[in-house]
Amino acid sequence: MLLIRMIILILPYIDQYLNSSPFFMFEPTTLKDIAKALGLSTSTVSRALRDTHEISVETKKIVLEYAEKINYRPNPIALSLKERRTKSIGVLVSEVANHYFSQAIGGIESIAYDRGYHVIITQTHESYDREKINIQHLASRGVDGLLVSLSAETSDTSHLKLLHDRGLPMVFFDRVANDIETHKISANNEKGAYDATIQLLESGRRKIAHLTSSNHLSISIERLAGYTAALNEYGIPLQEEYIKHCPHGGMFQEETEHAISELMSLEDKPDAIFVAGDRLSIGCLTVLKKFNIAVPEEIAVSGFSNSDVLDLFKSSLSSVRQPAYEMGRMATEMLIKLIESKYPVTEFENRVLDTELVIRS
Amino acid sequence: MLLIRMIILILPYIDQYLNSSPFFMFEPTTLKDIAKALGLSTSTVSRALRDTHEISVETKKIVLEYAEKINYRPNPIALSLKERRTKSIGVLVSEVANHYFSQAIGGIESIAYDRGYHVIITQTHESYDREKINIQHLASRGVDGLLVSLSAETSDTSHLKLLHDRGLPMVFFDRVANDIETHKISANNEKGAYDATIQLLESGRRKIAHLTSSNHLSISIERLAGYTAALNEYGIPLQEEYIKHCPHGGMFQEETEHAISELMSLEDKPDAIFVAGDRLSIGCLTVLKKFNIAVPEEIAVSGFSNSDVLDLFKSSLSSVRQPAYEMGRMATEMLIKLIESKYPVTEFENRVLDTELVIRS
DNA sequence: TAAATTTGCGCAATCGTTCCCGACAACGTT
DNA sequence: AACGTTGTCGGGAACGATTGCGCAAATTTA
Repeated sequence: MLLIRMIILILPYIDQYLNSSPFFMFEPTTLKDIAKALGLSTSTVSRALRDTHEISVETKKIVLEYAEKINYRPNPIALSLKERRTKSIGVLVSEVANHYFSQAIGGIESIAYDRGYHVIITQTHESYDREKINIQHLASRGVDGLLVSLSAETSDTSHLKLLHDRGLPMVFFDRVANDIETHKISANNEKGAYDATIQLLESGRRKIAHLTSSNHLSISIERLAGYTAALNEYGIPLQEEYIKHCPHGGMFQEETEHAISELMSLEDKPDAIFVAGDRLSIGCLTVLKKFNIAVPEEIAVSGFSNSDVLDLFKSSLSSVRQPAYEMGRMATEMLIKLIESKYPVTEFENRVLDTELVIRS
Repeated sequence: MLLIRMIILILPYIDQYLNSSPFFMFEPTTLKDIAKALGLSTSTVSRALRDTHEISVETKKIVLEYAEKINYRPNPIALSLKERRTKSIGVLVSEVANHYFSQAIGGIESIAYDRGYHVIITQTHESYDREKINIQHLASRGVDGLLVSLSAETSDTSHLKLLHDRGLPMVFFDRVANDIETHKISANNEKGAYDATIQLLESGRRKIAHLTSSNHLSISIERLAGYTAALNEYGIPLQEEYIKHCPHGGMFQEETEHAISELMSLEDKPDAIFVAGDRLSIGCLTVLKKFNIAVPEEIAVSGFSNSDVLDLFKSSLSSVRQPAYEMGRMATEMLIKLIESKYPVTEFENRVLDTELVIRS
């Protein structure tokens, strides 16, 4: 009777023990280990390693040599807990498989690692919910700052605003939030879009459609403006039915396919498309190929893309290339400056970099 | 006199104070805050939140409601320190801008986030030194496990072996280390290479060169084997001068350019090249274009690549595509199984996935 | 030589959690 | 009535590192 009771009693503990105890023997050495081995206190060891003046030269030497020997590394987690910073920055992009973002991430890492920061990358896949979850995740995980490029679905940025108001440093790149006051870096989207559209116009096209991402994204708005300006310059009126938005930035191929097929079933079919995004550009060409529409004979295509593979073909697609790597570097530098600033920053930069028009037709 | 001394004395402290005090007011609520507000002890609050049986239902209710109200989130850093795990996994790849890796990372994240793990991505840029630094970084940072794809420069894996012997779980994907016993996942490189070479042979080519990465990489060895097997089948002897290694996997364009120009200055020029890598494939085509060598008329090219852009062109390049996303998922699943295993794992899997030959010529 | 300072080091608190104990009621059992 | 069980909770020690404070011994100063 008693035995049974006891077993019932300890059952949850057994379960707990098993659950909380994965096999894991990876245990680095600590200050305490050094202190014990050398017959000193942890404080002395800590101070010796940090080269404080109040430790004798001999003791320092002994400690340093021993630490070197056993390859001691301070536990960054303990440090984070104490210093209230993690030496890591969180990155939010729509997807790493996007050429623009993978190049930008290259730039981000190059700076971050030089400055001793870790980079934690998260992907939204253009989903607002995913964005909220990831941001929350990163914040609770205690990143020191955030590099953000909004998802296509995002129109409400209150989840970011809340964190920003509470003092979490953040820098926007590419897809910026207009209602949050902080450093921002983007390409000259309007100019890039203008250039691409002008180039289509110069090549004789007049019925130019515009395939773009969701209409609350900063880049969509700016690129649309450039497109409009170019048409204006040629005295061509804007036609609503020529402008197609993909709310998920072409994450789903059906979206793109639907938009293109609508365009191609218009009475007055377009003879060119200006595409406002990396994924959309590839998606657009894929759909056109599927529909057996000749590019550029039947329809010319020009769009934003950072794919280096496009260079290989004397092909149908002219493209606007953003300085992705440089943008990543700059954004990271700005963020680290924010993070390490001793005083609240009130003046914010809004840097705009030129794009490059690569003509291939 | 005294005053000056005092000032000299406190000077370093002033400096330290300024240095250690970046402006940062982002301070989330803690258990103690809740305890104080509710007149309970932190232990009780902790237990209430973890739904222990030894806390009364009423207390639990009060605590839970208050925690919900102030949006309490346990500090993951403190948890990591206590539980000796970080719920994060480190990833080592050569570069995220590589199509294969960016897709693999997509797969890695899809599993990791579902299981509550963070992903920390590091790039080697095919450098052995960078690999050592990054691995050390990740280990000291306390990741729970490692997903590794070796750099092209790496022939000595002792830095990884050391960690593995100390019990840090790791899984290799794509570029595996043969002398470390753990889970591994790779594409059927030999078969993929064989298929691609056979396809070149079937299209009538007989002088097939092989452009590949450094010769200590597992994938190089396997792909070379497949290439050799295919030639054998057609009774074609292996020609040493047709095989070109790029020690940095084409990270430097000169490397690729040098290899190609050597091939093209041979007395008996090749009429086809089988390329064993994503970056090399793109690099090879770029060089051929630069040299004004017609593809596939003058020289046919077939190689490993996961670029989806290639699909757009009824082009010169047939390619072997690896199931990158799936490989990322599987590797992550295997790693998490290792991490969460309650007992030491002694039996390891070596999973091999089929490649897909995409014919475009 | 006595007093004042400096040198060199240890103690203990701290960061936010978890969890082992122990305390102390309010029961039920003999 | 005396004792064992429960049910609830708080105290305090970890986890690994830093750091203000205190204290003895060594050294300098008056």
